[in-house]
Amino acid sequence: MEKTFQPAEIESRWYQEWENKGYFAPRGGDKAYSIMIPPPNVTGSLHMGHGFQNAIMDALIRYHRMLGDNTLWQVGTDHAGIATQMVVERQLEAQGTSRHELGREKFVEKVWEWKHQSGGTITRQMRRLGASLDWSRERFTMDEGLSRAVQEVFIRLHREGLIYRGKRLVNWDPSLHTAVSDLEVESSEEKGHLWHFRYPLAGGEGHLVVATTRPETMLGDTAVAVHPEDERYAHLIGRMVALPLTGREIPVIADDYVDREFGTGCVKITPAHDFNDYEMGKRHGLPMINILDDDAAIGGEAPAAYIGMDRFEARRKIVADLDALGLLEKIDDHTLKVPRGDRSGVVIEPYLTDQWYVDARALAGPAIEAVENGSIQFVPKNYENMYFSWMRDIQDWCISRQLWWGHRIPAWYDDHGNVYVGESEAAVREEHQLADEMSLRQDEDVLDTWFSSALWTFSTLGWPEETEELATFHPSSVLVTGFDIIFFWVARMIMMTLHFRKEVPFHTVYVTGLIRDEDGQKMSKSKGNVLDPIDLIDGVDLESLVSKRTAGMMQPKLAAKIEKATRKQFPEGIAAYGTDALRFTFYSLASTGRDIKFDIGRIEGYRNFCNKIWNAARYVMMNCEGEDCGQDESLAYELGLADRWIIGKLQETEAEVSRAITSYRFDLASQALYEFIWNEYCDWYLELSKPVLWDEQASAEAKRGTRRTLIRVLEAWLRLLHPLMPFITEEIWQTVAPLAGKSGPTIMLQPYPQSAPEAMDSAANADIEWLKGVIVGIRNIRGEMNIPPGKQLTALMRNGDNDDKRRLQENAPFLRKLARLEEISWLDSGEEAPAAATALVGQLEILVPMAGLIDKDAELARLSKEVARLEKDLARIAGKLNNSSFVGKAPADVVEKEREKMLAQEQALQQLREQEQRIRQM
RNA sequence: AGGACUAUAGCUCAGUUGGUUAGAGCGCUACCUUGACAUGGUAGAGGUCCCCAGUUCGAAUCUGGGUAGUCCUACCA
Repeated sequence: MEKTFQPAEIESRWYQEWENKGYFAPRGGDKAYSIMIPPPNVTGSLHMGHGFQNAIMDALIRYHRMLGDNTLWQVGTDHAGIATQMVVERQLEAQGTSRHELGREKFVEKVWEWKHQSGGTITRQMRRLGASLDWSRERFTMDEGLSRAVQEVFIRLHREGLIYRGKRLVNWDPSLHTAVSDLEVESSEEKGHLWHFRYPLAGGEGHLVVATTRPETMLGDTAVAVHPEDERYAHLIGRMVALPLTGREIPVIADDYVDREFGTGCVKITPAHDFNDYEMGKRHGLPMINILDDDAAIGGEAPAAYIGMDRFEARRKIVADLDALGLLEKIDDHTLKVPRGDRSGVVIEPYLTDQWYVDARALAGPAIEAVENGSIQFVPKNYENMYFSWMRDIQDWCISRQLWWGHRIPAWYDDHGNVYVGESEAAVREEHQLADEMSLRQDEDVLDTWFSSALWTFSTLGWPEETEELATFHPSSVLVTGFDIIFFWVARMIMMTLHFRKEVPFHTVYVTGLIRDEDGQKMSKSKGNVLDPIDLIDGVDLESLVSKRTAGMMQPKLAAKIEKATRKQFPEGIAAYGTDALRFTFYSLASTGRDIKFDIGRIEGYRNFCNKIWNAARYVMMNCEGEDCGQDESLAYELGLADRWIIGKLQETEAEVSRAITSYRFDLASQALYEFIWNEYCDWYLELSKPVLWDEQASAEAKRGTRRTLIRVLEAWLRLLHPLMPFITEEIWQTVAPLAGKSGPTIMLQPYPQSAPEAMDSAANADIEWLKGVIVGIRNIRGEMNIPPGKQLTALMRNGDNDDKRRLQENAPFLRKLARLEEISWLDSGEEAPAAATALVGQLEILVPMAGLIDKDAELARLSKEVARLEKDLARIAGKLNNSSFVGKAPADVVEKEREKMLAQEQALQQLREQEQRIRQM
């Protein structure tokens, strides 16, 4: 074995082996366990969030596979309509062409080409993480089977009246030329203005003043609204106003939506370009005047003078024109929420168009109930509130998109505007008995990407066929995802699955936090703070990192800033930490219910942990290879104290790790493993094995027992650790397992260690704690007195009880070795003690004679520090016990515990004070 | 505006039903190449558990009120 752990070669070798041998496919077990991966964008690449979530899913999957469950981790990718189409359009633009020049068919071909070219990136990266996905079942949301499921769902929902077409105000993205759903709009505060305009009363006696943040929409005003109880304007209700620049007259109406305190208390109403105004327009039967075209330039029924003008140019022009007419009263600064497309970043326009909708309200009822009655549980639970509040106020879901990349809507129109929904034109003709000469054209639009994602848990298993997989693996066990797509995806999956399967899509939703950078900032390309999980695995030099982070930056200033920050944070680039270290870092940070600041320091620590594991195995192999490791049950072996202790600790750790994984506390699982492996197995057990293995006097039975324990405990914790660190555990297990009497082609399919409570050994624990106490006591004296670590010491024991005597008797060789003592002896009660430094373990006093070694003042300082600590503690306990209400009201066992503690502390204090006296008198 | 979450060591975070000497990792200090590992070992320093009030014999933990931060939803033209 190499002296240090070298992950790179090991990882690629093992992953290939696992995949080639088909270990990822479901097998065995009557109990099914399944996870459907949240399908990443097929042309995307892996980010830290994927890395984190996949690490968690893989741990769950490997854990259940080792438990012997019939385990499926379903893999697949998403066509990601808008995102993918945008990428390809940008490429076309760079080539000096456009999708419109190509035409629909050629364009879609191009996108498929791009999919074939770049579609392997993310799946390759997922392999690098060690994800044990069943690649033989890989699906794509636009492959044949899933497309069939999409069509089936659309047609059935339409038949049931749950999908309908309607002309409504939608969120229109003027750069992408498509409608988007409410969820795809992000509002943020931006600085703007509040313009106050005078609208003259028809008839000419005076005016009223309206305030607006969007002057250009006044071209489409069809009313001015005031509050019904607003005395200032009561006399105007029902009168007409001459709308400037348009030659139209519009009424003054009363509606209690109007806030009297805001602006002037008069609101211009533009039903075709504002959601609130749209509702008010419907209430009052106002006309809807569209004044925009698809680019959000002025169009429609706007006055000819403005037609064709860009919306922001029109705004300036209209303000100027009104000003020229003397109708501009004032302009105030005003911050407002501006809605922008989450993909395009441009300002979204409310726009009247024909779109397809899902009646979400009807589907929401059962979906709410499923969470209310616990059929689906969120972890952590507080996300259920977020889910409920959205679901109880759900709006109909606009599912049509004016794109070319996606599932085309299975609807056909005749020349009279009739709509026919069916699986194909032929099917539609047949069903509706339409004559062949009657021309039909298919709806141009495609479905929202999330429509197909909503079917993911069952469409991947072969639905609408009633396949065996569907019967076995659906509902899936758990969904692992981020809170940011609870509405986009989780809620819609629950609705669709309940409707079509009459069962939940998953029993548990484990909501992970977001991975942020070390300052708590969201990682984003434009901030230049993105970490690529693959770079953490393989390492990256500074120049590559800088050029990666600044590539494609439109603003040179920003690029320079990013470069500077990157050079400062990673002056040496990023070291190669390996997959296991990265994964373990994710687990250690994965406490539930909070976002994760990714601290690069952590991964280094866990890389070191890998190295520790590697070297522990090296030590074990050096001492066990070619030796009798006690696997021949006919030969007697003897388990010493340390052996019994570490076996018991292993049981405790096994129980803890299982408990943690079952409750999705990967931070606790990783911590339990780290602590056991490093602080107990390596720091203490391996050290305690040396005196036995290296002692020529030790019996063959004792050595056999020690080797047996060394190798068997190691083999067990490798399995215990495997779901979190798959590669290093597999590599080491291959060499270790045979010595532990285990065999098999892979650790992946070995049984997961089960805790055996009967092997826990509290007597051994107590003895080891005593032993540690004595050793640490002596080391403390050595450390604080500046006695060289190599210097052999003499220790005298005094005032011990029978347990102390037995323990010392049994463990003298360990004490000698681990505390570096050349001599240990008991001091009789009458015997005069030499000048010495002291440590206490219970009542037992350990004296390290000071002759020539110890600085008297240093020892006094050390003692008085200890005395002060005890005095403070004692005062606290005494205070409690002198308080009659504590003694009276606290439970008896708590009081008793305090009494015992006080007794022990008093005795220790007395011993230390006496020692202090003795030293002083020297 | 409504709601959720967070506040514990220099940094990143644990802390289960109220009773612990409040813990871990990283960082820091001192010493040490001892036959698995310097990606290591040993010892150590470091905390007003955000603030105030309350409940209680007892509060990091429970209740109320503040402060600060993060986020979600809905928005006033």
